[in-house]
Amino acid sequence: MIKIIFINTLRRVRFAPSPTGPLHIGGLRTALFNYLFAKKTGGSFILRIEDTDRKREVAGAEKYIVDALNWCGIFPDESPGTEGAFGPYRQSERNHIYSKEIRRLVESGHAYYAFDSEEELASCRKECEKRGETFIYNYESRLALKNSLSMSKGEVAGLLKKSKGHVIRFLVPKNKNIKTVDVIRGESNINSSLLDDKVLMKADGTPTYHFANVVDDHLMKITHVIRGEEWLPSLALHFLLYDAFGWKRPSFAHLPLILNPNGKGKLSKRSGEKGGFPVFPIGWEGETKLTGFKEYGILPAGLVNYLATIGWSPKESSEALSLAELVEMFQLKSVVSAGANFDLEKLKWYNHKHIQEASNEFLVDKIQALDISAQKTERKQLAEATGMVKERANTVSELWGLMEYLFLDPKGYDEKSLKKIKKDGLDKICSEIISLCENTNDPGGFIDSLKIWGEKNGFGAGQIMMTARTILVGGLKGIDLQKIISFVGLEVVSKRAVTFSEMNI
RNA sequence: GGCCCGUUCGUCUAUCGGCUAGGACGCCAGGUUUUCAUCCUGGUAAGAGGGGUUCGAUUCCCCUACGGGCUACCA
Repeated sequence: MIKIIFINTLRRVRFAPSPTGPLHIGGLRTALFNYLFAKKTGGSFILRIEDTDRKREVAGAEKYIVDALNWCGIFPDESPGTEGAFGPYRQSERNHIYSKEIRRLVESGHAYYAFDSEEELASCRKECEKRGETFIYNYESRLALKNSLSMSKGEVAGLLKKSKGHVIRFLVPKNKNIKTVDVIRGESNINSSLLDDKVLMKADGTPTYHFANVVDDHLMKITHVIRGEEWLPSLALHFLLYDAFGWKRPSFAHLPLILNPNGKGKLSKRSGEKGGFPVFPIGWEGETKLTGFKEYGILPAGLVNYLATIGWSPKESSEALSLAELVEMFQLKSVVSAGANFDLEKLKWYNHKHIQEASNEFLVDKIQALDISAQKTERKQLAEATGMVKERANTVSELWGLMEYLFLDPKGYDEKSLKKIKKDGLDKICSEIISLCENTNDPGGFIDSLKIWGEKNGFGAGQIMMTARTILVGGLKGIDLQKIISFVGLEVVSKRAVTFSEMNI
């Protein structure tokens, strides 16, 4: 087989999270769209860890990000674990690159040193606020501030030598129209005078997001930057940065945000806690313990399927789709631009569909991981029972509850069900069940025999069935009665009937 | 406050100027299941408001309202 690869047209995308905590499904959706877009044409999906802010870094977060992606079936082509030709893939290990690149910008006059303390800037902001204005570090204000544009060369040289407290800012040109382009949103025009001379290099010598991001995307040959809408306001700045370097810009696509179920604000950990649903793919064991969708009983395929329909929809299908099918169908251009409210019910529906399609064996693993009682159950039997009840479940966590009566005797009897079967002859039916268990060795014909007996003795089929069901299950619910009897066997049927009759209801 | 983005059934969405506005989730009703659930069938429900442009606007433009995002030496 001859494989022809056109390097120039191959898509390279990246997912670039900060390891500041567990990745929530907003971030996961961004990763997913990047992945779908890349894989559709056999391109590369790169994971880059943006750990430039050491203060906010959380131990275990990077591992969590990788685990969460892998759980969803997303495996990066290049990442800190699987180095490609453009590493390292952790920004904290790329400092030598940023120092080199920032020098170029300073030398070409696109960046300058600034010595203002954070306190000084904070008070500038406060004062502007008092006057109802917004403080912008730009052409208007920078000459009144402490930087290499406002100070003499000697002063600057002196400060650079002794103090380590300087930052490097980007010199935003005055009154320049910047035409930005976004794959999803189209063109937009912004005047550069509205922009801040953003800090590129912090006082501790590490880069800020804006700088590291542009440098890395260029060096890693990223062709499409697909990220959350929260980055839209800085798109113009990023355009300027690419221009300052003289680099070709990648394409940009800003994904709509996932909002809280009521549409108020970005989906957050807090809203999940309030609404009783997770917002993280898998559990998190940090200072606080967080439940993930995995523990909630959601299958990765269900989560992925649901996430794919937030802001995008497959053209013709509304059925359950696998990751591979989503890859086939995905179109970046048809992503919508409006934010979407998180909808637990719809997630559950997708999950329900994926549970139906999953193999019993696969589900058994998941059930046993979640339920202790299920762990004590024999695998083969559990698989068989799973096959009988899986079409009824929305989540994996419900599964055991739906089949518990196939393994364990009822712990009690449902009040409403008891009321329904409390009729004359209840004792008779009960003892007939017990004696039938003794007099037959054909569990498969149990219900038929019972019905025939009922007919002879003046009991309706409904009464008989409901009574037998309550005795076996503990209430009026569950799968086909004959199937239950065949599964548990006559001994168990008899035992449960005896227990029931001893209750004296 | 300033700047940016957005606005179609309760929710996710389709519509590339011709609409009796389609689908999915949810909800409601009926059927199947002598239970419950699944499943099947049907129903409910929408273009934020006001101006333009046009023979014709959900679709294009403007204004207002509302919602969201950003406004850090965080990402």
